[in-house]
Amino acid sequence: MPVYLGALTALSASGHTTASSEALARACDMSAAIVRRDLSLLDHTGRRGVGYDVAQLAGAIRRFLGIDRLRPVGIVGAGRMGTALAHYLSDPQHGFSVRAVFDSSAARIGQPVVDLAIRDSATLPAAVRELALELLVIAVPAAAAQSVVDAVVDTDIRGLLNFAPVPVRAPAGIEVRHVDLATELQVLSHFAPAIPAHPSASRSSLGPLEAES
Amino acid sequence: MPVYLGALTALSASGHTTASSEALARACDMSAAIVRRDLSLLDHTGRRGVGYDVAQLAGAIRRFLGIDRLRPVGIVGAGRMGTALAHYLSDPQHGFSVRAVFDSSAARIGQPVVDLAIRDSATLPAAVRELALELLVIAVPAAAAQSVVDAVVDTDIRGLLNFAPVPVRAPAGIEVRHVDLATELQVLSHFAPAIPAHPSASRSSLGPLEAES
DNA sequence: GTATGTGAAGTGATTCACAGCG
DNA sequence: CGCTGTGAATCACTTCACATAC
Repeated sequence: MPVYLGALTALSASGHTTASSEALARACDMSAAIVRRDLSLLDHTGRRGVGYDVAQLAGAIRRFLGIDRLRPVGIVGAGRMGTALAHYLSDPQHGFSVRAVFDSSAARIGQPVVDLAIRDSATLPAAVRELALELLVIAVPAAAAQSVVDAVVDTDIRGLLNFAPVPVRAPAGIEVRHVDLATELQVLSHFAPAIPAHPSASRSSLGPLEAES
Repeated sequence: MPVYLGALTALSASGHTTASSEALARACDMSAAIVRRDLSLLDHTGRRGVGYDVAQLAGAIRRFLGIDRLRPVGIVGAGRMGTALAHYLSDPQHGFSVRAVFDSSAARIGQPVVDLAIRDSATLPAAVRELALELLVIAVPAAAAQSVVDAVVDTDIRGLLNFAPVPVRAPAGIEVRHVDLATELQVLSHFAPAIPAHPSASRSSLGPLEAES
């Protein structure tokens, strides 16, 4: 859905007011069939013989994603990654409002990020309640990740996006999603094997994949 | 596979020399059956009645991922995200060697990142050849992403990890993987819906998911 | 005529359960 | 006896194809 939303935003910017499943499929490179099936999960907006109304469909997707409201999020960890994420997610186009950034290092507390002063991580649960934060982005070192989760289990936090390279555990009722940037590059590495210098022993995995006809 | 590799590294650090599929499953929270099926893709190392040899299995996974060799990668874009990625991926534990960082802004060219001087993006194809870069991380603004791809199509680059929030197109033979951080948070947002203030109309999507028994 | 929405078929991934090996 | 490795069943997702609505 987020991919469709991005494509719709681009289409809207270039003046299109309507889009067919095939046009969307081309923009997102996917098949038209799957686009239609995906969009059928929404309270539909498609018109047969015409296509989808761009603005209306974008609205439906935003509702589906729960970002028709600019959801309040917090960033935990104001290192390079946390800071980069804070800036990136502050663009309201993505559907979020970065309301607080936390760090445990005295040198960073009070420093500005975007237009926020970095808060002490010790105040995390209080700030989550005070600012009604619903989602938290975890961008702390691996060793600290689980303790961040533990600190907010008794708040109304709904979801955690974990960038720390360890799986964290949270009770039911708090959704967790893990993103590991090294993992992404490792998976790419597998599918993009080096050209063997000495083509002697055959590799354990597949060779270069087939062309897209 | 990367998840297993991470778990194995942790197990190794805590003195374990052997691990069962069930132990790995717990560490990665997955089912033991799928762990075994996944690992069966490797030139096996499992011993019935005992489990897997931690060091041997880690080696097999690294080979599978093509990182038994510390693959040379380049980072294109030395903004906040590019810089954060350069630092993160410079940890040799992940299996990569960051050999160059590029940017097109005159203010940044020559500045140090990790222990590299930022290079001019105009020199990208030459540097890819000179340094034998195999993978590129794209961390540039959306508008510049496709031109980065176009600049390296005639080199021996094997894969591109694209962090720019636009789909980029590359010819067959160059693997592309897309990571969109806003998308990840949006997907989390969908699965972690806000608690409705006025529980009047039923939501279009599923409610809070079932507990993990 | 055109493009959606959706049963039905096909394909791939997960789970089960157990034979086989150490 | 324990744990792997894997056929067989199950489940989910994708693709096809067309009736349906505009």
